[in-house]
Amino acid sequence: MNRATFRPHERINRPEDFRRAFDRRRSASDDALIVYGTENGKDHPRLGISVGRKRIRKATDRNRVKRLIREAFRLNKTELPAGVDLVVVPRHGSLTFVQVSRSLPHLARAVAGRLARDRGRPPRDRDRDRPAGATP
RNA sequence: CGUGGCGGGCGGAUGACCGCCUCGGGGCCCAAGGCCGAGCGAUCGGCUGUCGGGAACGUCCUGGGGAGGAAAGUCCGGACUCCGUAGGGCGCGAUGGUGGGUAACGCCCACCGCCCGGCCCGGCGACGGGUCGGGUAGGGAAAGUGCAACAGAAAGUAAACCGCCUCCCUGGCCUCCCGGCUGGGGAGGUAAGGGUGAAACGGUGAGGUAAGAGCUCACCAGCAGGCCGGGCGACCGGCCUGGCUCGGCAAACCCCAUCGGGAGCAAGACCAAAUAAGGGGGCAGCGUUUUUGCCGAUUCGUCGGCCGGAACCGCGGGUCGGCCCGGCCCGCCACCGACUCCCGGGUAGGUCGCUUGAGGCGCCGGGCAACCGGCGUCCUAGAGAAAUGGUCAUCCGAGGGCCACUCGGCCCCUCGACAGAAUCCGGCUUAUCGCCCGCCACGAACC
RNA sequence: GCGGGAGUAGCUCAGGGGUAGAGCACCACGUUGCCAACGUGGUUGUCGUGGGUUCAAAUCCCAUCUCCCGCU
Repeated sequence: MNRATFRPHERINRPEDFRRAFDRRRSASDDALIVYGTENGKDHPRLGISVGRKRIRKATDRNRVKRLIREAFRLNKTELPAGVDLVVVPRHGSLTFVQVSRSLPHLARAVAGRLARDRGRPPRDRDRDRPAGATP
């Protein structure tokens, strides 16, 4: 029975894991959120939240946004794809719970779909995508 | 009752379901220890594990606790930690009435002085006295150096632009004469009047004079010195004398007094992991004295050389962070290296520090107060990509709408400020919807 | 969390008590058949914000806001 909880092992808290998700360069977004994703080799999804001080100025608002995203992750866990690390970046500070809980599963599935398509083909190496000397 | 100002307090409540962090208890599930093995190592694997009573992760059940008055800005002061020994001088920075409070402060309390405003009283006037409210970074300007644009004659031991007055020279007009009126030039007197300015070297009233002036007199204000009285003190009150006036700015330099070693929990301690080379810069005695040993010479007294040690002097580097002296440590013939400085490179995990403290609340006592003392009682966040939340309902408060339009009602909408602990305290400053309490002022109604 | 620095014209910066400038940019005129370049003249400012000291503040003092940099 998969209850609606949020345990420490479901949380991304190491800088290298965040870096891996950003460097994979697979994301989906809408008006509220940007979601980066990458495979994590586990049987459950993990959540990381990255909120910059530039985008959301006040510490209170940053904390509130993180709580909303965590809550949306927890309550919609059954809707989310397994084995994926999700790094969520909010676009602005005036989000509502309804907005986030509608948006997060949708975007997460979109990212998981892209990752699955990549697995069909050989894994895209960034160095091969942009060979040295071909920088725009 | 309303409005405004000042000061203080509170910082929505209750419930349901689902969650988060932390501390404790229990289950799934016997750890430590011992032996063997692997590994550089933290550690890991296997076997054993009496008595005794049970470690961590994960998971389930259960109980307790879980943001602020500013947690904020980081503007001050401490605690604590490390570097260190801080001894002296210079420099730099901060503070600045007095007394008290405090661990300390640039904070707080009380008082003093000064300034501003209102009202009342006295005087012809200059001005003085009383009272209420508000403000105040408020040591020293007769230690010294400076500054004051423009305007103005002059901006500080000086000064004559327009004026006013006297004398001399000279022109014109009137007149019989005496003389009068008016103009020009020169020498001097004069700070009363005009005008400039933020500010112009006391003010009022009188005398005096060619005109004037503290030139003289009375009073008023102010300054300096002395004496007496009161107060712990800042200072206050009174009397006498003096020259008669001696200005402003130290949030200008400065002087005086007091205080200040530097860095900060990303302090710091331990464990694990990783590593690195390379490049550039810097640098000083074959000193003197003494001594153990060895070698050589010897007239057996000693002399010379080599290795090493010690003391003193000198030099270089470090400690020390702005400088110098002093102290301490290291090095000094090697031009290689070492050392040291800079550049470059690697690591980014864990445990501790980590929350009980100048602590909160209540009562009593001291004090005008800030605050202090005694007794009792309570334990009250410790995260780390960082917990304290989400949804719903009811209530509370505010605003709007509708019905009433007299009290009000409907419960139809919207909103509930500023803001999130990060080592911990004491202050300051800034942000803040609304409600409550106290004081003051004004207005209205009633008695 | 801690420690530093800076806000002046549209942009880059001077000025550190006496009423704000330089370069670039912009505008007008001249030059040219036209444009550029060049020449002449001109415009542009709550000196980030609010208080205080002073006769006088961009400048000195205090508070505040914004931005930037460094430290494991």
